[in-house]
Amino acid sequence: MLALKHLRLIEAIHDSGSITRAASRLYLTQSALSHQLVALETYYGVSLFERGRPLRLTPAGEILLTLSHDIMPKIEAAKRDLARLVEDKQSGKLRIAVECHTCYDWLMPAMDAYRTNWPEVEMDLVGGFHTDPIALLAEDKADLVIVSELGKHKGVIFNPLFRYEMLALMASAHPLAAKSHLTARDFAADVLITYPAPDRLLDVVRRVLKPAGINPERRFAELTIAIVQLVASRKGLAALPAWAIPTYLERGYVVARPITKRGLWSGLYAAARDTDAGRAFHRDFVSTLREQAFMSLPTIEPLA
Amino acid sequence: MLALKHLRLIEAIHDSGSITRAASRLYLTQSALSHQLVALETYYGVSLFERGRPLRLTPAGEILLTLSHDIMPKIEAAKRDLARLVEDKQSGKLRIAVECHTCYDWLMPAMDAYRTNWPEVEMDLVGGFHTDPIALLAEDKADLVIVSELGKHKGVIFNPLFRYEMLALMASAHPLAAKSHLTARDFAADVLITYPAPDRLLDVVRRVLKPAGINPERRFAELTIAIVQLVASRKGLAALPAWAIPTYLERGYVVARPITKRGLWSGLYAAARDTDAGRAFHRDFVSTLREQAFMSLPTIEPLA
DNA sequence: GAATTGTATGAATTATATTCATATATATTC
DNA sequence: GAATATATATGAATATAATTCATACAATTC
Repeated sequence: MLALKHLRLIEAIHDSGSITRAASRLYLTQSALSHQLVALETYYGVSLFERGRPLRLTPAGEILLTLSHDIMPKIEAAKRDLARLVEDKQSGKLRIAVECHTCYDWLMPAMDAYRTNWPEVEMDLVGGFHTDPIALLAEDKADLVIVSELGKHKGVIFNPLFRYEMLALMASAHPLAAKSHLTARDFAADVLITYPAPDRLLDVVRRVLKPAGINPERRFAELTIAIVQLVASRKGLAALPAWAIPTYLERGYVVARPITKRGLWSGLYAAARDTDAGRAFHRDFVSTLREQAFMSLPTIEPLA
Repeated sequence: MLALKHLRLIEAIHDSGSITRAASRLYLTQSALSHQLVALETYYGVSLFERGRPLRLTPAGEILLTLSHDIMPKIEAAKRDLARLVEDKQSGKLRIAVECHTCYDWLMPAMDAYRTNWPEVEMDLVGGFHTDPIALLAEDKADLVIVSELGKHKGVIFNPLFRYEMLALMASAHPLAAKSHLTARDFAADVLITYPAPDRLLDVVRRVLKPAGINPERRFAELTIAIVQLVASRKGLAALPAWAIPTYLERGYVVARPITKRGLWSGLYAAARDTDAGRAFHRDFVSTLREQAFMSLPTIEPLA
């Protein structure tokens, strides 16, 4: 009766605090997980979570979570060993190209985690700026590209990583700080501080300002910390991923606000040649990216 | 893709050396297991067993067997812990009645193994001879009875343990030792040495000699070792479970032969009140009996 | 107390696993 | 080395289980 999916279920609910969120993380519906949980609880005649928000583990649930923490890594390791046995070990090579500046924040720890599991895979970062990073795949200059948009390219497979909210950053004393969220028009009167990237890659510009016909004065900075400094110095507004902000927010000089009423959400995807995408060391890298991201970035959401 | 049933599959095939035998141990058909194995091998693109008899693990198979040995006990322990949490701990009581003399050989180690997992369950052996041991259940004098026949008793559930072959034992120099197997008539001319139990419980008598109208001279001994001694001293023939014989066979004084061409096979069952049979500590005792028996008695077979 | 967000549940659907009926492969026996 | 026995593989049919869909119900927030 007890199956591995039940252990994954319990981990996901425990991590996310709700069945709904666990469901999107496991790529199943809320209903499916609810059925699974009820079936398991009925079978053993114990409830595993105390209902309420967030869902909390009962002692019985703890037993299974502990078991899961104990054995799941071993199962994953065995699966990796199997995969390694099948593929020839030499061929593992991952040249990674990254479109977004802030991505390095979580990419580095993910690469470290991956390296311990796949020491024989040669990893490299493809530097420089590229107008069409997906093309690097076909040109055999990169093996994996992290992008913010799905696309249709022959021979290329996109894997969703996660989605995250872009927040507007402004000085604490800024008049707009009084608002619960900013609209496109709020940007018109101030300077917009961004990374030195084409507008196509800047979500605020592409999806909010441009559609509204608003084109604010611009200023550029290479580093996140520099952008935050400029904002704190009242040089203008910026838009950064929610996950990148907490570190700087603490100081109290800047505040973050959602962009538009519904918030501005972006997704990240890992693109690879379809010939590579199926291979174990590739798939495992994408899994590691997801896992590490969810572990270190509390504000992100799963992406269908 | 990898599921616990796959680990059980691999363990069962490895232990038994064949898919067919593994199937009966897992209460599934040969076909089902073959499909499972092929699916698993196809998914990972490795073969897990080298085909041939017996089936041998490949290195890939070893990985999974090792994993199984590592995690299955932990999973079983967690399930026990869950069960213990649900049932009230005090109530565990197992008074065990045994019909067959030789059963003690494997019952004792099984009880030891069980005790480590369920220290709080009070175990006891119901001594003495009983004409109707199943009745002990209704009379609340025993909680579990090990018998050699299925029966229909209201409120009593029978669980199959295993089946085993009864072998005829004779002195090495005995003329019958020349035969590949003994028939009912072979018993007519000699003394039959048995435990002091009613004929109903002696399979050779009940199922072979009596149907053939043969009623040999009899002699009794309490202990297996005594029976073997008498046989070695040419005082007559005996019939003992195949598993009980190897210890004594080594000395070379006695030899064992199948009884009838097809062999004389008996089964053992654990009977319990249906109110008890579902409880975790009960079910686990029966599982332990099976496991320990299969581990220590190489000649036994699964019993549907 | 209305709106929102999350969980539970029955029925319908889809996906998976198992069996049945054989074919094929592998060992054993004469 | 056929012939026989014993095991495994496989496709189609069946049975079982898991998931979704469409809602109802519960909890929480405003």
